[in-house]
Amino acid sequence: VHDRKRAALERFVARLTRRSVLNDEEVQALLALPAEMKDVAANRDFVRMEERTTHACLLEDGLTARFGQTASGERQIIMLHIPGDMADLHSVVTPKVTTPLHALTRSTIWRIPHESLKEVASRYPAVAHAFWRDGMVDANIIAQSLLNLGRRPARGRLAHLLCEMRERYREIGVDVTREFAFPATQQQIGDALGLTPVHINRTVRALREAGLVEVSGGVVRIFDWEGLQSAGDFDPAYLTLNLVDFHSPGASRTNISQS
Amino acid sequence: VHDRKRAALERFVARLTRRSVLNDEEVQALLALPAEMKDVAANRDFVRMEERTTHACLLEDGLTARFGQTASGERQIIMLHIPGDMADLHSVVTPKVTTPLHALTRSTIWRIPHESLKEVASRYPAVAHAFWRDGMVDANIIAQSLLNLGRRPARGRLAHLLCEMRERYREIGVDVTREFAFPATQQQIGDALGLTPVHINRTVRALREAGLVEVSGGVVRIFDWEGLQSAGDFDPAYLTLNLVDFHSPGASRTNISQS
DNA sequence: CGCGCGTTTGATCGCACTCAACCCGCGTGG
DNA sequence: CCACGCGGGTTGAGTGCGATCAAACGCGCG
Repeated sequence: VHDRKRAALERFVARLTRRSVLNDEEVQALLALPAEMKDVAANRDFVRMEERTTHACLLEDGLTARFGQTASGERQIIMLHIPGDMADLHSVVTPKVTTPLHALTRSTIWRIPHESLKEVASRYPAVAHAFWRDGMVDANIIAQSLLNLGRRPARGRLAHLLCEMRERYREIGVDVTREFAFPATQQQIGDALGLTPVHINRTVRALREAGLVEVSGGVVRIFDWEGLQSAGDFDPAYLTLNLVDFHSPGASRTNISQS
Repeated sequence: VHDRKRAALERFVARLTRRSVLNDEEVQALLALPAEMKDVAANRDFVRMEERTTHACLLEDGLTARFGQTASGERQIIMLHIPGDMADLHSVVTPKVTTPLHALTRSTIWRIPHESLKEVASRYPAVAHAFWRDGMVDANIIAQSLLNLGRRPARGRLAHLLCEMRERYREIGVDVTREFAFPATQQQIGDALGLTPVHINRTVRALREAGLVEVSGGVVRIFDWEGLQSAGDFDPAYLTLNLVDFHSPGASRTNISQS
């Protein structure tokens, strides 16, 4: 049980260190964070509106989504979360929930107290910057989704989403060369793309008949990666991030110890 | 000239302290930030793609937008920035530009070096948290836009945008009781809502004929605030933020001095 | 076996796009 | 002083993408 917690936190650290340089001491502090496991059934909200959160949710396994909804109850998926994502790290600084979290499949999450995260961030400026950076990367993904919904027709939207998910799964170590698991229903894909499930179905079919990709049974099988990217007008630049070191001279911890 | 810089920075500080508690020392450090003024003509990009930014842009006056564009050159406005907004504070932690910045009207901005911002954030954890929180508030606005584009028809989208801009202008001290200046063309509004300018025109007309609001000559005149909010399914919850104090016990600066 | 969920397909509808023309106010230059 | 260009707004006619409504299918499961 303790090993599982450790493994989950290591995944979180791996995600951070893929983007920001953290030294040993900082990594150890993160791995020492308290966390409690929670299993969530499929189709369940696990962070609800109007709540004031005290914990952030680290996804170990499954597929979850942040979503918004209109007064008439229609849902829009804001962002999909895959294993290793801290679904609502942002809640540390904005605890009032404006966009609930929902499990698309059975998922297991680890709840980490805001207090502990704030403490680590306060002690280590590089960690604070890494958290901030993580949030802005997510914001970038949302921004691209906005472009996707605002300016692309259904085929392009779907192709773009599939490209993005492939790259995100690849980043966390999943083998995506031929195919990858993406257990979202056509209904849910529609909720992410602002389209109806019936139209998703027709669009999936169109992409298959174009020889680009097959989406079936929760598995995405890519026939023509180049073609899919151009169909979705996909430029991975917003996902491929290089390492940034926030331990810069003149703004390092040593300076703080002096103050 | 020095007064103007001071005034611009005070606006930035005001924006931060509206959401996060900062003590005198932290405020003084922020007001001491270096900044250089830059005037930007209308319809000009002032932060371009592929650049690696070294400065963040504080908007003193005018109307600017962060936007994305497809391969075919169509633009989607991701977010509008009004005076007092730090348009790309996020670039401190994600310096690679993925979404350029564009001036919709003649605007004056102040460029603040990333290095200086990082230094202040590293010295004062509460400032780091305030920056992070500021970024997540923006991300929340983008998330709501995604819901807006994905799940609302043209009238609702426009109404929602007008409500949001009214509230945002109100927050920075503009009198919006009867009307407020919003110098965006119908073309640009279309770019923000994922609609064509002709359809914006018809939708503006529809809202006017419904007795809700008039948009003309860069001025938004509201006839029926309640009606406009319900037409746009507008819930200001995502904008109305209470103060958060990051100087919490157990995660305060004193702890750091001890370490 | 029957039920429920997700997928598939058909028929029709309608919102928003496209194409096109025209108006207006403004600035510029002959 | 007027001619002209230009950017933005307005309106009309026709089109098409995606929504809606409806029915059937396949499959896992109790």
